[in-house]
Amino acid sequence: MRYKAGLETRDKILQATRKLIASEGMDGTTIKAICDQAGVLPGSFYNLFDSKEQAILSVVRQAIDAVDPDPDHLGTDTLSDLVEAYIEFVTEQGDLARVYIRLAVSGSANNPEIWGRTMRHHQGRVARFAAAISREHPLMSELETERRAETLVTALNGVTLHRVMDPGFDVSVHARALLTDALAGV
Amino acid sequence: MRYKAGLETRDKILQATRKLIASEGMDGTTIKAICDQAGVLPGSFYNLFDSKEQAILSVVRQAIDAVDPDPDHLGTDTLSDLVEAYIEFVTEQGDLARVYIRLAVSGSANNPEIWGRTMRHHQGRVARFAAAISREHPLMSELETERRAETLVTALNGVTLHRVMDPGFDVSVHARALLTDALAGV
DNA sequence: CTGTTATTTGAGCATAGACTCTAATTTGAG
DNA sequence: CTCAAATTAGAGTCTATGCTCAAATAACAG
Repeated sequence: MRYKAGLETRDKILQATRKLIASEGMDGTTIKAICDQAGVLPGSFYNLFDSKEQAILSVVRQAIDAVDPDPDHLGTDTLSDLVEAYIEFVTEQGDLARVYIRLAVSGSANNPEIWGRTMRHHQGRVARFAAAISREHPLMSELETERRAETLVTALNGVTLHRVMDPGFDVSVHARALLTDALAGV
Repeated sequence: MRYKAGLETRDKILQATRKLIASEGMDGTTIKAICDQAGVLPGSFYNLFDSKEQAILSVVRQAIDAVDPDPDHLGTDTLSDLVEAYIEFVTEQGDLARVYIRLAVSGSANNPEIWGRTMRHHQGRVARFAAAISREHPLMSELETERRAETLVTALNGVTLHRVMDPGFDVSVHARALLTDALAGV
C-alpha cells in the first residue's frame, strides 16, 4: 500500500470494520459485510490486509488508544479528569466504546494477542488512576491506593457494559457517582 | 423427550453447551463441539432441541436464574446479603458467571429474545437492591435509592467482567469495597 | 509518455457450520 | 413379551465464510 487510493480504501475498510464490530460483534463481522459496507471487493481487502483478524486487530488498537489517549503521560490529571475523559469517550465515541467492551469478552476469550493487549492496557489504566489518587491523598497506603484504583476502573467498565446494552443509560450520572463514592470514606 | 435416556442426554448436552459458551463464547459454540463434548451425534441433538439457539437459550436461562435464585422474593435481604450472594455466584459458579457476562455483550447485541430477558432481569435486580437500600435507609428519596442501586449493580457487573478476563482477580475484595463505598457518604 | 508498481475486479475454492433424513436400536407401558 | 413411541446413528444437504488468483485497470516516478 503506497498510493493514495490504497490508503483511502484502507480507511474505508477500517471504518466499516469498526461499525460492524460495534453492531454485530467480532464473530458476526464477516469479510462480505465489511466489503459491502466499505464498497469494496474481497480482492481489495486482501490486497491491504493479510487476514480478517488483522483488520480487527487494527480496530482493537484504535479502541484501546481512544480510551487512554496518552497512557504514558503520568501527568497532573486529577481523578475527576480521568473519569470525565472516560465519560466523554463512552458517550462521544459510542462505536469504539462498544468495541472496547466486546474486546474484554469476545476478544480476550480465545485470542491471546487481544487478551494480552487488553490486560496490559488495563494495568496501565489502573496505574494512572492510582497515581491520581495518590496525588490527591498522599497519606493513603500504596496498596490501598492501588485497590481503590482497580475497583474504580472495573466499576466504570461495568457502567460502560450496561450502556452498551441500553443506549438510554446515563453513563455520566453513574460514573460520577462512582467517583464520589470511591473517595467518600477517606 | 419422555424416556429417561432422553432426559439424561438433554442434560449432557446442556452441560456441554454451558461449558462451551463459557470458554468459547456464543458464536464459538458449534453443534459439532457440543455433540463431541456431550458424546452425542447431531441426530440426537436435534431430536431434543429444535435449534442451536434453543439450547443456548436454556443455558442463558440457567445463568440468569443462578444470579438471582428467587427474584420475586422481595424479602428481608440486606444489601450485604445481596452482594455476598453475588460474590458467591461469581466465584463458585465460574462457568455460569461467564455465560452471564457474555449474555450482556454477545447475546444481547443481535438477539432480541436474549436482550429482553437480560434487561428484565437487570431491572428486577436493581429493584431488589433498591428495596434493600430503602430498608436500611428509610429516609433516602426513592430516586436516590434507585440510582444508588443501579450504580451498584452495574459496578458489580464490571467486577465480574474483569474476573472473566483475569481468573486471579479477587472479586470479593472489590465487590465488598463497592458495597462499603456505595453507602459511605450517607 | 512510458513502464513499473499498486490496486481493483470478481469468479472460484475449500472448509466449516447448521440442520435433515432414514434406518436401526432402545425404552418401558400394558 | 410385545409393540408403539422415543431415541440414536451417521451419512448427507445446503449455505456461508475466509481466502486465492489471474487478468484488467489505475497511479505515478522519471
